[in-house]
Amino acid sequence: MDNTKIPRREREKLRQRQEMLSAALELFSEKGYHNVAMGEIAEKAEFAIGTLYKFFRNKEDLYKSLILEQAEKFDRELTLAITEPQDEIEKLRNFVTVKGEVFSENISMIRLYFAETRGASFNIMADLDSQIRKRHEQFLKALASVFEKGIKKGRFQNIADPYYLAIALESITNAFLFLWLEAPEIHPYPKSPDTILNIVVKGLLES
Amino acid sequence: MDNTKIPRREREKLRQRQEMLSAALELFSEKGYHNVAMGEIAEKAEFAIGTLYKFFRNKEDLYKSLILEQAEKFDRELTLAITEPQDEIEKLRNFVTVKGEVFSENISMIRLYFAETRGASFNIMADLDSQIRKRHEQFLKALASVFEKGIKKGRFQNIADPYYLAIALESITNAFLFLWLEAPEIHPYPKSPDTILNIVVKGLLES
Amino acid sequence: MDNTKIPRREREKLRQRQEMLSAALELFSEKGYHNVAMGEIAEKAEFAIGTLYKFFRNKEDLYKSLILEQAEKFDRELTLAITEPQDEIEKLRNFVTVKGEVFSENISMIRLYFAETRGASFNIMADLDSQIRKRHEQFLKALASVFEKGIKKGRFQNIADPYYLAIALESITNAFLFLWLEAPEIHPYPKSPDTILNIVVKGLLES
Amino acid sequence: MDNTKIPRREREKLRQRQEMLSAALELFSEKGYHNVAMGEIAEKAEFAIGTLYKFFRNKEDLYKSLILEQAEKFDRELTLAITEPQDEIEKLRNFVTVKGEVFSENISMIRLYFAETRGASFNIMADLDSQIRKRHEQFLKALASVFEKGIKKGRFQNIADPYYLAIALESITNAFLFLWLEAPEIHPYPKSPDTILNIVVKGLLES
DNA sequence: GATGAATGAGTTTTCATTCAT
DNA sequence: GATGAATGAAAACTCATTCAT
Repeated sequence: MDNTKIPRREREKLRQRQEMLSAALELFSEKGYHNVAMGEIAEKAEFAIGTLYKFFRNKEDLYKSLILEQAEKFDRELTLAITEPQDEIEKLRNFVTVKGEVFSENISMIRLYFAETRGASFNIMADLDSQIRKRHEQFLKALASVFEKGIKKGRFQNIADPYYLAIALESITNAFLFLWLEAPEIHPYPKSPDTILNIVVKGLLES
Repeated sequence: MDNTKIPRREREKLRQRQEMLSAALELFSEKGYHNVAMGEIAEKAEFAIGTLYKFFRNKEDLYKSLILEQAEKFDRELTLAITEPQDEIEKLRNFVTVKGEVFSENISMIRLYFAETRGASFNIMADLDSQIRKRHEQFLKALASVFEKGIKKGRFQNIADPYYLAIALESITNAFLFLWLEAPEIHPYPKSPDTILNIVVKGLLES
Repeated sequence: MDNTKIPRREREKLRQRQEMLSAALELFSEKGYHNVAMGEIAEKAEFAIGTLYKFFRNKEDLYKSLILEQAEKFDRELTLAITEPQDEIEKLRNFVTVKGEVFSENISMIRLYFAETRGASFNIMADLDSQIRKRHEQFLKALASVFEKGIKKGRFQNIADPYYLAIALESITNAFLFLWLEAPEIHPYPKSPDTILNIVVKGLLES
Repeated sequence: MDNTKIPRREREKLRQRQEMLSAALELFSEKGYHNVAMGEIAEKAEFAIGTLYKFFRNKEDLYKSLILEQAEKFDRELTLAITEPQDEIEKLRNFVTVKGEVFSENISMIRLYFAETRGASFNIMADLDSQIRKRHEQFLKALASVFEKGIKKGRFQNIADPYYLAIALESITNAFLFLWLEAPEIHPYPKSPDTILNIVVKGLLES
């Protein structure tokens, strides 16, 4: 029937696109944007170079698509992680746990993601930077409001601006994840989220 | 005499080298490694391009020298900061303060430094990465031993592995410094080091 | 019946071909051969690119067909213009008038036509050039014979080789038409053909 | 000595530039702008392709330089031709003669020149077009004023607007030169300028 | 018979590096 | 010892043409 034939084409297109992005991810995360040639990506994805350009206007467009789609996915998952549980402390625990999972499932993407969010990219593609930051900013505010509510409810002490607490938790989890990334055996990502939370939140809880 | 003439030459050479590195730093930190041409650096430093190659084997060598020398300088200053004061808490306070000073005095270098230490460089120059990390590792161990001694002396609670506490403090100071870098008016780097220390160390102190 | 069905198909084909050529003409005359992509032509003509290739072997073939068919049409009209009137002077007058009409009705074609007849095409397609020239040569000879007869009849003075007179008249009408093409208000194509004829033929008539 | 060494470099540069332009002219006039690759020009001029780009910002710049410099030269020579003689008729004779000389000495350049001045280039490089036209317009006005003075002095009849007479003479000389270009033996460029002048000017002189 | 997705050769341009002066 | 002109490899991107559906 006709109504199945059109989605078929769509699906096929999407699959090809994914294959291209996947090849690009692997290469970019390994060698960096400037050290990957479009021809390499095409070859790895097993398409002709012209086909690549049918899907992405240019190298920058391919790169941005890759980063943006993944960054969006990550922020979505993390936002969900601090949305689902009721209790504030549980939200934080869930954040630490889910972040660990997301991280370990997407290691090569993570490299690119941090390269982008951490100023490393020299703003060569300033608008990409700003798009990602805007999105991530929303997540950080959501995380901040978890601290805020926890403080209001008296679950946390009022130690610092909730936004700064969010930043602190974020940066510490990142730091531990990088540690783990570099030497998984020596520095395993903590099984229990409390190992990390203790460092940031201990002061908020006890006293 | 001859024994004064040679040091003179040496000194002159060193000054030239510094001028080259200085021009390179400005350009790299503004545009990124791949978007700076050797010719640009030569022009900015007011040397011929051939002269640049007398001092550095190639572009990579120039880049590495730049990063390494600065990273070394930073680690030296930070190590000093946690060496001088006697008291462990004072050491941490001094670390936070000095890091803020070093950071704000070397903003363009900082961009490059973090690009390197935060995986952003995609291991393009893997050996550079490892040299910097080795050096920085030493500093982190020194910082960790501050926590360790503090714990032993009973000044801090035994909340977590001292090394992880060092990592935590490092990553949080970095996070706040980046925040400040991006929007100095909205997020000023805390005047008092305790604002930051409270977040990480509160749990260690009080309870 | 079948004998009507086949011509129907033929006619349909011809109509499609015309639509393709028409789209191509518009694009080529606006942007030049090398700056028009086959895909553009297909899109403008509302056919698939593959269909284009059913009608024309390749881009060059399409271009040549376009030029040749139009050039043929023009020469036919001009030949008619110097055939119909009896009197030699009337023939010339009619030539100037009809040429002005043909020109203004086919401005975009004219651009291409002259690009071809005036050496502009750099012999990229040398054989096209020669075909057009051969055809146009015939017209010029016809025009020359008008002068010849006029001279024999004593209507014109024997000022120069009739063929050269034809060339002269041709080039002057072209020059005025280009003038008009570039700035129609400042240099309107003369209402009366005698304005042009006077310049070329005055010497032949009076004296 | 030093004061000779610097001009030496300059001279060398200029010679190289001329060699590049000369190779480019040959190729462009033979194959057309779009069918010549920068690599071809470099090879023909016996330079590396990078050296070409030291002298010309890009392909368009090279092309424009070539056209503009030559067009300027031509107009200069033609302007001189109608400036030197006192008598108006002598001026016209000199124009026809010099134009024939210039033409035959620069045949391959002529192809490009006319491709540009005769709308054939589709205004791909509209500003080049306008620069050349502006310059050539000046020459045409100078030629027109020769007719104007001749008419005022009563040497020519007042047959048509002097500017149009200039256009007519221009286009006829071009036509004859193209004729000669295509078949030098059959259509030699007239030894005596009067052969051409008779056609255009006869009406102005006699009557 | 029509379609348009896929192809990849070919083009322009940049820039690290060398080496004759 | 310094210079900077010359080099050419390498990269992004386009588009005429083919052919499976």
